[in-house]
Amino acid sequence: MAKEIKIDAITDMETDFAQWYTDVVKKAELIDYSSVRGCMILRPYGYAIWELIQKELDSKFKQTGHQNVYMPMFIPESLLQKEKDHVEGFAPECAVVTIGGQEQLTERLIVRPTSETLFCDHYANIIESYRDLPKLYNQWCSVVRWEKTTRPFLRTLEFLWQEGHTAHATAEDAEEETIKMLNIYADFFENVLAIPVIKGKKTEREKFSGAMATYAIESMMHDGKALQGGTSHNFGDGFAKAFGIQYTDKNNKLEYVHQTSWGVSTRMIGGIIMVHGDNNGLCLPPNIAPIQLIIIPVAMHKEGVLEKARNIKEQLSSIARVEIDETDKTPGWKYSEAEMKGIPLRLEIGPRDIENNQCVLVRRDTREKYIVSLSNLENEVSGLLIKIQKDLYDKAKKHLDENIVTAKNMEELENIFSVKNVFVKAMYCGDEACEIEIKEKIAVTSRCMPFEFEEISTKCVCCGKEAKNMVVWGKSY
RNA sequence: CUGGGUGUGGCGUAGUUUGGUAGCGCGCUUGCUUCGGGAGUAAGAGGUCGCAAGUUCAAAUCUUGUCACCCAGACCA
Repeated sequence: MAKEIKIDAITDMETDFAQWYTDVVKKAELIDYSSVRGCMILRPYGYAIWELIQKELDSKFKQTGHQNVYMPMFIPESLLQKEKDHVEGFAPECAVVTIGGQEQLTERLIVRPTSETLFCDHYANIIESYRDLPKLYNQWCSVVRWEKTTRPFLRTLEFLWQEGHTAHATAEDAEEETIKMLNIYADFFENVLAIPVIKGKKTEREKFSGAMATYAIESMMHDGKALQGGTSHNFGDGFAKAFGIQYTDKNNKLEYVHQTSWGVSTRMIGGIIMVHGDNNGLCLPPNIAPIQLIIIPVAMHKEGVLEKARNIKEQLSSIARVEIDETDKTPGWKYSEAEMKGIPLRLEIGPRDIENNQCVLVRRDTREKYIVSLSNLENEVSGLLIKIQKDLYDKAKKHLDENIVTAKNMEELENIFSVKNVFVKAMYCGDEACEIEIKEKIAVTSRCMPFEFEEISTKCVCCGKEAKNMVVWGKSY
């Protein structure tokens, strides 16, 4: 069993979770701070994770018939103002361009905080007939929101994301699309990121500006706080009416389209860190790890060691993403480095191993060591990668399950959150006043109304009136 | 935006109360010895003390302003 060593550069998560997070983000070389307030530099290792996320999701989008497009990054102010709720929701956090070249612009340009209005404007131009529907578009881009305070990945002024925007003939089609995309996100979180999620609908108060209904997946971080992973909105025909997106149906009748939008962002990477990471640093699920196995040659100046390491890389390259650390650091240094970067498997190979036709495999998540014959390496490696992926999910699921409790009244709710951050299931009458009261008194918000309904009681946790919705409450990032 | 904290070589810091011209650890460079959990040794390089004004013979230190980052709130993917 591996000896415990202390990596002094990373603050213990029990001591200061926020500081731990910042340390991991920096020490794992995911990002660097930039000279612009609230903006981060995604370094190669951090960007590689994003590229894998893109690759996985993009293929899912393509499989379900979506096409990628690219919209401009500027939105004329008048366009943003067409949908009332939407502009009210986003106006306070917009960056605005007022000068182009040396000239004052006649109309101000908003740097996109999201692109609904641009898609709508375009859809109004290209949709005429039921034959033009559905339109299933997606774009990968960055958006800008002038946030008050920022944290790497979780909240930055500019962030990378994908936004799907679709237009459908009927309300049913739009609702089906909304749920379909939510499920794609949920599967991605659980199977690729190894993050268990709660799927549900947002309350009126928490839904997207301009949406008829917002659905979301919520996940629990190691400190018990919630992170909204992905959202999927059903716009109904609200935007269509504001932008005049109409088509002629089979009966020669003019109808409004029904729209959806859905997105996930680099915030997910923050989720990966806070769900799987530990006091030794990042811990990546194999399915999203840019390097799945790192080979560390021991005594690599000795005859044959480096050659053997390179042979092994070749041998394993078809079943895993493999790198060798050939730097002239000492092995102990390399072990720690590999752990901070969360590389799922480490392979140690030295003169003694070569004599015995073996090597040492070490799991990042449990730090268990295995002595493995080189003749059976492929099987061992692929088996372990699968097992690590599964174990990380199971561990996160256990943490989630153990930290969901129920409350029947305000006193219970208050007592629970006075001890620690968890998810609390409680009934909700639907009146926004109750949601506001809970937020003011306990500083928690409604995360979602889960699809998996449980009748905790028949009365609202806040006002005690008749209640039929169950809400998951929690403190959110 | 509100409240608290911090800015000194790449990183972490001492020095600030009581002004006197910047010290330490890590890292970096080169050589030699090392290499199975953050190696040893020798020699070296690297700092307009966040930025800008001001006070002073003299400012990292005092004054004012400003910027950035961190933490806790309010807002959000």
